[in-house]
Order: sequence, then C-alpha cells, then structure tokens
Amino acid sequence: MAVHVLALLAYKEGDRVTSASLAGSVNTNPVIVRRLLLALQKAKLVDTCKGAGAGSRLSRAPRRINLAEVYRSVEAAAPFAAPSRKPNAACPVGRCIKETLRKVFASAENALERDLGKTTLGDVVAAVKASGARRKRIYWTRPASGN
Amino acid sequence: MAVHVLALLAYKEGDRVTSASLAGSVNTNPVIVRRLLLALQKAKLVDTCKGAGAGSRLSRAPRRINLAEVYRSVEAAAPFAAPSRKPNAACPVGRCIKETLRKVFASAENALERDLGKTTLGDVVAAVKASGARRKRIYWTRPASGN
DNA sequence: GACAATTGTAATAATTGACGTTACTTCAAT
DNA sequence: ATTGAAGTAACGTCAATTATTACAATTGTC
Repeated sequence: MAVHVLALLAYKEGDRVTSASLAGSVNTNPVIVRRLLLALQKAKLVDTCKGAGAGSRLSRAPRRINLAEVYRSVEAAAPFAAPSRKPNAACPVGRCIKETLRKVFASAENALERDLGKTTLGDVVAAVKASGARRKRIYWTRPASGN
Repeated sequence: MAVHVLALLAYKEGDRVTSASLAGSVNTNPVIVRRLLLALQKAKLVDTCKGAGAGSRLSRAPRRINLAEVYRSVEAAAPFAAPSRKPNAACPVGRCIKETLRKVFASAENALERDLGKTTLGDVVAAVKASGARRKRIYWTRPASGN
C-alpha cells in the first residue's frame, strides 16, 4: 500500500494531496493512510502539512526514492525470524537454530533490499503512465490534452 | 518452523521420527507438525509413512536440500503483492499499479530465493552441531540415544 | 478573530490468518 | 486383532492488521 500512496503522490508532481483523497484512491480509510504517512515522514520520504489546504507530497524527486527505502520505512520488524515460539530448551537443535538462522535470514533480506533498491518510484510511475497511455489510446482515438 | 523440523530430521540421519517427537522439540502440537509435513511431502522433501512404528525422514541428503526449496514449499502465497484491497477502479494509478508491482516483487522474491538457495540443510545442521559441541562438550561426553 | 479544512492521535471494534486442541478415521506392523 | 501413528475435519484461541469513530490541535482564508 505504501508504494501505491507514494506513486499517487509522485503522480501529482509536487501538489499536496489530502489523506482523504489518497484514501479514496486506495479504497481505504483516511486514518490508515495518515498512519502510513507518519512512517513515511519518519523516513523523510514525504512532507506533510497540517491545517487548512494542507496535505502531503514527496520530499524528493521520484527518481531519488527507491523501493528499498520504502520497504525499510514500512516494514517495522523482520519478515522472517521470530518464530514467537521458544523451542524446547532440552533439544540441542532448538537451542541454537535460531541464532544460526538469523544470519541466513539477514543475508536473504539484504539480497531482497538490494534488488528492491534497483527500482525507483520514478520507474513505477513511468510504467503506470505508459500503461495508462496504452489503454487510453484504445478508447480515446483523439490524443488527450494534458489531464 | 519448517527449517527447525527439517534440521531435526537431518539430525537423526535417516531414522524415522514421529510427529509427536518433533512437536516436543519444537514445543508445539503434533497436528501442527503434521500439517507442515504435508507441505514438505508435496515438495518431495520428506518421506512419511503411516501405521505403527512410522514417522518421517528426509527424502534426500541434507546437502541436497537448500533453503530456497524449503521456503517455496511452505510459503504458499507471495509474501508481498495481494494488498487484498482492490483499489479504486476510477483511479488511473490504482488500475495498473498492481501489475506494475508484480514484476518488481517477482524480481525481489527471486533475489531472495537465490540467496536462500546458497544455504543447505547440511550447512544448518553443521552450524548447529558446531555450536552444540562448543557449548556442551562438558555434558555430552557420549552421544545420547534419546534427544 | 471566527471559521473551515485537515492532520495527529486515542479508543475501540471488526477482520484475518496462524497456531492450538480435540476427536475421529485410516493405515500398516506385529 | 491390537496398537501406534498419520490424515483430516471441526472448532477454539490469540495476535496483528485494518477499519471506524471521535476529538483536539493546527493553519490558511475571510
């Protein structure tokens, strides 16, 4: 969902967008969006103003925001690890497997983020715009003016 | 948890182990383990027998099983994607962002699996054994029968 | 300054998915 | 036939996410 919201913000280049408007697009509740925006603010990805006529916008150009940053800003805890279940202490495997796996998972998550880092928000928006253009051309034979 | 169970099976090289025994080590319920074993059976990672004196064992040598296979066998759905929330169809971004992100996430998951694939169950068991030996050399003068 | 728009935040459901429990059936070795 | 164990269904529990409502705090506009 984070990427969706950020893509919307990138779409309206620089304009401030309200949480209610974003929520409408994502089809969810404004409060959910606001909570998400709090995380994105902490990561310095968006810039939000309070008060009348307020809203949020990206704090950097879309090309300067990659998806690894987005992932990190939103994903609080590690996706793996933490089986939550403490294993039987009398089992030799259970005792040390968690530590063993921690390293493996850390490496895997690193690989994941390295790959996500290769895509920027700009790439995502470009793909979306291209897809939208393709689709519009079919129905709207007349080249639309800028919308 | 899947890795834990498989590591246990690797630990008892080739011996069949009952779900109750595995459950004791993982500190959970036998049924949970059996459900997990069903997934591992489908992935041809374990070989389970029914009836008296039955149980499960690895169907391959630990060195021939890598964690990417384990991940795939257990992780039914993609970890990302599926925002479960269908976006507002009237929003140009919402309409095509899912397809756009699908590719990005597929690539990321691929990177993840490539990294997991570099570690085998054999590696995990070796690490566990090394750690156990370090820690327990005092108490384990003789390899005990039970666990 | 009053007003209206909008975020921040808390309190509290509702939903979902993983895990757990019980119980019963089916299977295979002895 | 008996027995130990997996397969499986039905249901309960619990934690995390998502949703909803409500209200205070903030800021631009008149």
